[in-house]
Amino acid sequence: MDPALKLENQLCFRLYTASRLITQAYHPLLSKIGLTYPQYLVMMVLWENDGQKVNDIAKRLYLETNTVTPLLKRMEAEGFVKRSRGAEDGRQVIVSLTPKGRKLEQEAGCVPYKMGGAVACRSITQETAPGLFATLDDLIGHLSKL
Amino acid sequence: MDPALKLENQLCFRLYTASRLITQAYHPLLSKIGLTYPQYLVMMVLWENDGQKVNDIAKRLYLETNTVTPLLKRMEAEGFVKRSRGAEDGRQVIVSLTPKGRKLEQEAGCVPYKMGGAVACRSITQETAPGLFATLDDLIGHLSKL
DNA sequence: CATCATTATATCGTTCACGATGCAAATATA
DNA sequence: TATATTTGCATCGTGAACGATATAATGATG
Repeated sequence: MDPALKLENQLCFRLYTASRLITQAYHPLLSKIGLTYPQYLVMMVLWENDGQKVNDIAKRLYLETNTVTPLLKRMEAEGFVKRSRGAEDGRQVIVSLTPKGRKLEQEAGCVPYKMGGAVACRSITQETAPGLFATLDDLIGHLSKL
Repeated sequence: MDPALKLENQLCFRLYTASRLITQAYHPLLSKIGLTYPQYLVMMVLWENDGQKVNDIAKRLYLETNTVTPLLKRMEAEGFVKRSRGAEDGRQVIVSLTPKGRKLEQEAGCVPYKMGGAVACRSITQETAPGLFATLDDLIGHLSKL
């Protein structure tokens, strides 16, 4: 058979699988603090810079607003964020952290460290990680312009 | 703020984003032949080896059967595969290609080549791809044993 | 042989992703 | 200023993922 159609020659399958498995590894840590992985990403965006528009968050995460909107509604229902209409531009929705959402940053602080241990393997070390990051950033930059 | 909680220091976010964007790049090619990306993965498993159990397919793709079962039912409804109870073991379900499913392999042959061009970038070339594959395989092997 | 545990798959509920579409606010144009 | 276009977000429908649970067939144990 055509070797190009073999699973072992697929970059996409590797990325898809690695992404799913690493997200699964996050699950027990994140469920302790009441977040899903995509919600954790939104929180990181807001911890870095509170009070952003839906579109800003979506762009930062390379997602569409139709994915982010329901995500934010669930997070608002959980009391992590507040959504309010923009003052100057009535179309915009500004998302800001609640005190509960701000406080969660401390509880989340241990997550990257615990995950660092889980991810560390022969191929991914302090030395090799930057190169891998650069490769993935290059790929993401390339794909996001297609 | 804690730099470990910054998006730019996250391996998982890069894998998640790269996986989504590359899957999106597959979309126009796959929709032409009537497949979604996960369905394309199942087809690759079956083209390589027809007549496998649900569990074999799930294991090969690092998925759970509760993901694969509905996937296969949709693929059966589309006429790509046939599901039949195992002869010796009545619990097993054997998945085999229909003529339509087998014929699809030829139509899918162009997909990897077209995608190769879309993925090629400074960081991912004929020389660097094997190293990246090995790193991801190592990570996947590591994570799948957690 | 009866009962219990295991295995293989399926069902259910929730949360993403995302294409397509809708809608209202803002802006551009006539 | 009326109309058309664009922009920002939301809604809808479908297809994954996946934890939890169910069901039926097989295998093991008493």
